Amino acid sequence: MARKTGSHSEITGPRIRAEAQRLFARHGFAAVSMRQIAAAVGVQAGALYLYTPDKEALLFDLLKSHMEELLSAWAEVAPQAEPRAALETFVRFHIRFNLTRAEAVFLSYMELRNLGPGNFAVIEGLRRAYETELEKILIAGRAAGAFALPDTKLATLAIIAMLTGVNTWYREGGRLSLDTVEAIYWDMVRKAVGA
Amino acid sequence: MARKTGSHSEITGPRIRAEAQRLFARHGFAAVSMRQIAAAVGVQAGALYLYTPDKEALLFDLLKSHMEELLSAWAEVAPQAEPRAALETFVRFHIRFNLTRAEAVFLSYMELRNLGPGNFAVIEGLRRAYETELEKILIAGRAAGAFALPDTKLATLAIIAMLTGVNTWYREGGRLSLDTVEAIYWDMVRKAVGA
DNA sequence: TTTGATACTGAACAAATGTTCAGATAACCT
DNA sequence: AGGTTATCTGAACATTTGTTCAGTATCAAA
Repeated sequence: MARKTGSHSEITGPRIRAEAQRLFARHGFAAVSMRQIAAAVGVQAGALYLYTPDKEALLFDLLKSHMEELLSAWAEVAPQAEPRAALETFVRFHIRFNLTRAEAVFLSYMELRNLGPGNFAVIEGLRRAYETELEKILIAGRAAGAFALPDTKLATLAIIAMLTGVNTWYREGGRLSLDTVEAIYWDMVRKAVGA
Repeated sequence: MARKTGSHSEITGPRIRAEAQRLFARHGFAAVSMRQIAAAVGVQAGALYLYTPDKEALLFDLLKSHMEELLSAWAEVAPQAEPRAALETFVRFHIRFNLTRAEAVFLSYMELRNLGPGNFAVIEGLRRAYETELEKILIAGRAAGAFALPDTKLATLAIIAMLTGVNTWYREGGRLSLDTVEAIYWDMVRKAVGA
């Protein structure tokens, strides 16, 4: 046996990434073997190396793609000029975007330590770029007198941590609708920044 | 060779837990081998099994001890009756306690998935007990008219996520003192709950 | 000084790990 | 129809994994 009927790299490539993301998120990077990923895709382990040079590169690809999609998705929501409206947009965007990609978010927070120094620095840089997007809003809002904040850097990190926390408990079809959750968090963030 | 001179179970036991915690936090549970832990302690791998039935039990022990210490440390700070003072106490306690045990906190959030269902339920129960401590404060405060909150459960989770986030960036000797950090976070939490 | 328990070594086990590669098959192109 | 290339198999590799255990050296008590 060798090549399967209907096999295509345009199909197998994405499927490998999808199954890897699912398994890494579920069991952790180190706990998942290349053979498990291959089995989930329906292929032998050796075939994975047609699509990735090694296991770490597979993880790095997932993290990098996710961070880039996050940044470009944010760039597309057309940031408002008015600080208060911009902050509300950010809060709702962050919750909504992260909930639709729970696995990738989980990986981005948990598996950074499995990256080599070079790869780590790349992801760290992308994350910082995203944080800067929020901090720009807070700085502008403080300058305009819309927000009262002792420290914009800490407020940035505090808000992001708070919003990302939604991922740990939110389940579709739960007690609260997504829109209600967004509204409640926006209410808390708004008050926290003194707006 | 066999037994080392001056070896005692009262020393080796705690050292195994300490080195395991350090290594698990640094590289992840699955990525650390029993031989690495043994080498860090200065002992052969087989000796570990005098102190733990298996690898998972070692992790479970660390997580359970940490959660129990967290709960008993909180019980000792003599919770205030006045909601606003109680909340400030909680905020400062959580930041301070977690920062002194960064490795254990890290483990408690990242390695839960390496536990079997039974062990998982135990840790989850302890965590929920801790969350309930905060929610009790928020409920009492809302009843007393001190806090304005749309949802105490969400506020609980949001506040804890925000406070725990300090662990990801705080480094001793950094830009801000611990007391300043506590004050800034208390300021944000206080405003967020409408007090 | 003998006895018994405690704390550890060192070797062994089967199973699983990431990765490589020669060969085989199917799809595509001419 | 035939040749080429892309895609995948299946076996192999050296290493490492968690765990067990018979043996050994040290300590405490008698």
